[in-house]
Amino acid sequence: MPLPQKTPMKERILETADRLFYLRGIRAVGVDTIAAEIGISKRTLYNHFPSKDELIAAYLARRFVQPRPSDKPAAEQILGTFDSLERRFSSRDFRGCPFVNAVAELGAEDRSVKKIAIAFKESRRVWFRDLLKQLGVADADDLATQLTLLVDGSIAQDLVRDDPSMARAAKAAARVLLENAGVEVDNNTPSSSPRKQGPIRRGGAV
Amino acid sequence: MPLPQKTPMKERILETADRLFYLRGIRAVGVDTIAAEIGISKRTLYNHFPSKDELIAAYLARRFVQPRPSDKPAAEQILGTFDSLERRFSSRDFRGCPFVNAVAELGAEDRSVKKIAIAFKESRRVWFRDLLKQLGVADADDLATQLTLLVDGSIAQDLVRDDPSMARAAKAAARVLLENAGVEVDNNTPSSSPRKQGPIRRGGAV
DNA sequence: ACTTGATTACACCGATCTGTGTAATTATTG
DNA sequence: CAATAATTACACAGATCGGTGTAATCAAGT
Repeated sequence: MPLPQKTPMKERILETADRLFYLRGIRAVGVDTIAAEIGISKRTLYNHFPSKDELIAAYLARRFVQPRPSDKPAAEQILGTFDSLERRFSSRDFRGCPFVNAVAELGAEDRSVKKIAIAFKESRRVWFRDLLKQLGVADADDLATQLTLLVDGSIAQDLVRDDPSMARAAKAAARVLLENAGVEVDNNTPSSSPRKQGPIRRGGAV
Repeated sequence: MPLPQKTPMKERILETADRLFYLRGIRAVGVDTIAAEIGISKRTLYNHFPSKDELIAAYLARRFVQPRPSDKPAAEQILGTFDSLERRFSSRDFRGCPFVNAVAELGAEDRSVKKIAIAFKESRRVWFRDLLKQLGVADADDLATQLTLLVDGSIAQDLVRDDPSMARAAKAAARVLLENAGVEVDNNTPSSSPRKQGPIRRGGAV
């Protein structure tokens, strides 16, 4: 007797594929496994997705979520990114960036995967850049790129080390970069407050 | 007619497995493919490696190379890391960090893969840390971690974007972090003459 | 020449993979 | 109730996977 599931079948398939693809790897999870996990027949799955490739594409598209706009100060939003990261690192279900992982797994052959991964990374970079522009940073483009390096670097490091403190290290570095660009950073944000020596550096961006 | 190969069979297998595993992914490459690529029988391969898992382990162990000691100034060595990165990014054969990729691909299940990946990342961090200590940096540990974030971040970004300039962005950030820690950085390092886009930092630097 | 070890070809195993065909069964809806 | 759509079970195809068994062949050393 099929339980009365409110969520439509396609969504159930997607969220299950998402979880398994992300946690175990795309190549490591077969369609049979996904169908069995939901308790449906493989035929039903193929009635909703014509191929595994399309399911993979839908999985990645589903992961492409935009950060919701916030009314908090821009600098706080930027640094808050690393607090969010640390929270996600601390979850047992965190296994790195799904886009980077997908490219690492099948990027050499699959062009569409790389395409969406690039789009995702760029959207993150633009998000940083716009906040930096809001702060009057001159080289917002360059600094935004550098911040994404810290984000992806901490993700990669946490992936192999299982060490959520990598997010704090990234945050500390981000703070230095921001201050160097002339951004006034609120120091009492709850994180590592290593008394960095004064804002050295010749005056800068602003 | 077997060509007179000087390099012993085991090494030939290893270097072929290395190339294919790295470029196409570990799961994507079967032992048949490796044997066929060398032109040997699958039986010979299994005479040298009892299982694919052992071949994978040997592949990763082979990738675990220590940076050769240098007599150059420490700061130059540190920043030179990013120049090396940029050179490697520019190679068509670069496909990210083999350890991070391996963990992303099979780390969820395979404990030994994660172990060697952690050891590798830590060795890199220690290498940075010792150079920083040499420079008299107080928080050498923290700063070393931050530098590894920039390294891994630029690797991940280049993996998805195919943009070697990510190494220059990382280098620029590293320079700021070093200067913030009180390290005097030689500004006219002969490394990246501005080939593509603008100079590293605005005006001042070069 | 004889022995020893490495390599070969080749068949084969069981498991797993993506994907399909089909006919029966269930749900939904008019 | 009747018509339509969704889902089911299930068998199966064709490929590939990691791995083995075997007997013949090849190379080198003594």
